[in-house]
Amino acid sequence: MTDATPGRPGGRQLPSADELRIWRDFIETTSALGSRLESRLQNDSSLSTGDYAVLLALSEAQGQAMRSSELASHIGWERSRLSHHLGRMERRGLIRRQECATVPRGSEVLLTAAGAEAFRGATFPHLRAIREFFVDALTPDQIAAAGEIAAALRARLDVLAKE
Amino acid sequence: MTDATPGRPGGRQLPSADELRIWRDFIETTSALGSRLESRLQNDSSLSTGDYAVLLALSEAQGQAMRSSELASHIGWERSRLSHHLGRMERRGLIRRQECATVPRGSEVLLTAAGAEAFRGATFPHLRAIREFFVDALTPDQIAAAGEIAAALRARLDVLAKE
DNA sequence: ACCTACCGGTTGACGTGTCAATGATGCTAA
DNA sequence: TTAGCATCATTGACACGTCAACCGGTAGGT
Repeated sequence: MTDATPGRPGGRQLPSADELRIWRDFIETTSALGSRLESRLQNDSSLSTGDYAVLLALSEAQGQAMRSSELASHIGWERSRLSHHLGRMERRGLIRRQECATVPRGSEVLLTAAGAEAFRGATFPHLRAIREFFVDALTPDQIAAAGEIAAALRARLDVLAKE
Repeated sequence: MTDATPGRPGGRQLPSADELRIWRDFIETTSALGSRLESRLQNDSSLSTGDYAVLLALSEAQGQAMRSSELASHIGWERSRLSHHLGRMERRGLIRRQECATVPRGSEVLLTAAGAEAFRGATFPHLRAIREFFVDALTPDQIAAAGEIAAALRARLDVLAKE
C-alpha cells in the first residue's frame, strides 16, 4: 500500500511537489480552523477549548466529578498538562479539587455551579460554530471523506508510535 | 448548498451526532498529526516548525534576507508573533537582525551560517516525516480529497472572516 | 507649524503546552 | 524491616501565541 512508485525499488523517499502543496494547505488550514473555533468560543463564553473539554467531561461524569488521572486519560491529556490547566480553572472558580476519599493520594475534580453554568452557556454557540465552520463548509461526501482521512491518519500515527 | 435538511424550514441549527463525531475525530487527529511532526522535527534537528518556516523563507529570499514585515506576511504571521520568535532565534544564533538601509525604521532579518546549516540538516528528515505521516497514510484519492477539503474549509474561513 | 493618524516594530502580561524533577504514598522483594 | 520501585499528582523552567500598549518617525490636513 506504500512505496508504490513503479520502477523505483524501495520507493520514493520524499513527497512530490503536489503532495507537499496539499500537505501545507491541509495542515495550515486545519490549524487555522482550530484557532478560529477557539477564538469564537472565547468570545462567546470566555472559555478555551481546553476548558470546554474539561467541563464537558465533568458534566457527563457521575456526580459531576472525576479523579484527576481518570479525567486526564478520558480527554487524552498528560497529567502534567491537566494539572496546570486545573490550577488555572480553579483560580477562575470553574472547578474545585479535593482529596479523593477512595483512592489515597488521588485528587477529585469537582464541577462548581459557576463551571456548570459556563458550560451550559457555551454549548450551543460552540456547536453552532462547528456547524458554520465545518459542517456547512463541506458536502456530505466531503464530510464522510474527512472522517475516513482522519481514521487513516490516526491509524498511521498509532502504527508509527509503536516503532 | 447549506441548510438543506428537507422539511425543516431554516435548516437545522446544530450538527448531528455523526457530524459531531467526525468533527472531533478530524480536529483531534489533525492537531495530533501537527504535534507529532513538530516533535519529530525537534528530535531530528532541534528546530520547531516555526523555526523551519522562518528559515525556509529566508533560504529562498534574495541574499537570504528579508524585511521583517515582508517576512511576516510571507509566512502569514502577525508581526508580534514574528518579533517574539525572531528574538528567540537570534539568541540561538539562527538569524541576525539589523537596521534596514532602504526603509527607515525597517528591520532586516538575515540568515546566519548556523541558521542555513540547521535548515539544510532539517529539510530531508522533515520531508521524509511528512511522507511517513501523511502521504503514506493515505491513498492517492484520499490525498486529493484532503486537498479539496482544505480548500473548502479555507474558503469558508475566508467568507466568515469578512462578516 | 502643529496636530493627528498611521506604520513598522517591540514589549509585557498572560494563557497554554512539554519536559524533567520532585513529593508523597503504597507494593514488593531481599 | 527496609531498600527499591511504581503510581498520582504537582511544580518549575522554558517555548510558543495572542492581545493590547507602546515607541519613533513619516505623512496629511488645517
